[in-house]
Amino acid sequence: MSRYKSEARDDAEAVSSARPRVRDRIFETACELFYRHGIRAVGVDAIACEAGTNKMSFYRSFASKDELVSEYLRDRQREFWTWWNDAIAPHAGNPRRQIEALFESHLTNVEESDCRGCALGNAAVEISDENDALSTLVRDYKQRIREELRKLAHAMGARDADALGDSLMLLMDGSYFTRLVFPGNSGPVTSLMGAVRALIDCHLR
Amino acid sequence: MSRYKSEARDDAEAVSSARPRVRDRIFETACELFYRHGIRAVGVDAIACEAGTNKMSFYRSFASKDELVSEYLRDRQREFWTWWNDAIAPHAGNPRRQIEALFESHLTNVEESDCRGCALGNAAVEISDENDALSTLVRDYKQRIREELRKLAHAMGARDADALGDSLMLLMDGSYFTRLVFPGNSGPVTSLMGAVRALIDCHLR
DNA sequence: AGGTGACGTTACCAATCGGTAACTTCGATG
DNA sequence: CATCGAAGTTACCGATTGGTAACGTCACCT
Repeated sequence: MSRYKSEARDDAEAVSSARPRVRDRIFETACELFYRHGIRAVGVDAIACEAGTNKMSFYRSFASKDELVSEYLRDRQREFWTWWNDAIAPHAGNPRRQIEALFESHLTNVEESDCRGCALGNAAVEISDENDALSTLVRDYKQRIREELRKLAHAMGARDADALGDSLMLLMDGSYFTRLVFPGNSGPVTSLMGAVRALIDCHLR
Repeated sequence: MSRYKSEARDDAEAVSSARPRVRDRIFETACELFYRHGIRAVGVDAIACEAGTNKMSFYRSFASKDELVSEYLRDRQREFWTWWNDAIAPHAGNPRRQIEALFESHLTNVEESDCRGCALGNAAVEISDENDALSTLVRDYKQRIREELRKLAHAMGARDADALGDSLMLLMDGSYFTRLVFPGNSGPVTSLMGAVRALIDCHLR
């Protein structure tokens, strides 16, 4: 009756919500486990247990595992675009610097020890194409990344901007994918920035 | 007692083996199902059933599911290197053409309708890092691809050949990864050859 | 004081997981 | 014809899957 009571005191920002804490704990641990071990590899029982509760409390907060997964993917998506905006904001008006800053930040992300690649992309490997809800979620996500990269390339004044944007996306997803196998900053990702700058130069000259 | 008796007559190459056909049927369908739906998503019961037999016959041919998976990955690996050698063989002595031919062929592979990306790479998403046997299998595979690409870049006389090889690998794995989400030839992979040639040119000048 | 809702607990469900035992059927080979 | 091995069949195992019912407990709020 005291273990997590003390750390629950610091919710001074709760104005009208007064939300339960179990749901958040479950969601947080679920995100970690999904990302680290894969979606199919983690059962709801393991999630609830790891969150310090049980399966029944899980189903009081989430209608089904699929809904949890959907929320997990939407959260990662949201996180991604916050990161994206934070990365390009300091260089507004300078598209080339924005692209470079984007990939520099992406590189440090990928090099981190607990990185397991792209959560949404990894999910695309595990979920079946018949699962419309989740597969369109991932597709829309990747589609928007593609569009934004093309936009940046266009704003930069690149000739064949669409091709440059697509090439950059190949590099980004490639570094995600290789990261699953090559630990840390070993791996082909070491040449990422060189490739990015080389391609940009090619499309500017 | 006649359905697959007729098609089993054409084993004129069987000299001393006289091998059973059930094992091969199981293995073939397992490869298809693993590749199409993922490894974890396919149970041994589904494999046996889809192969027109039952679970007991499965375990008479394979010691465990993990061993089947291991054999599946080794088979895809073998298939890959056969494809690789076939692609570069016509241009022996011309490393640049070899690289281009490699990626041209890779592009047509990826554009095929039933392509679901890289079997070994996808497996890396599903299998846990604790599974030493399978994860080292995938790691060695990707590592060797990296080395071979670097070798080709070096033979081509590229300055910073290692970086070029790594960049090419990012493009290759990137096209695999994006393929999971973008159907057919509609995705960023359309710019693959342009990026490949641009990077090569950069490293030759 | 008395609700009320969040949460823990136990037990259960049908289905499926990977894996096994035992028996039958059948075809090829001697 | 006898045999032997490959394969089909049925039933089973313990564990785990996603998911639910029912009940107890505790804290907070009026």
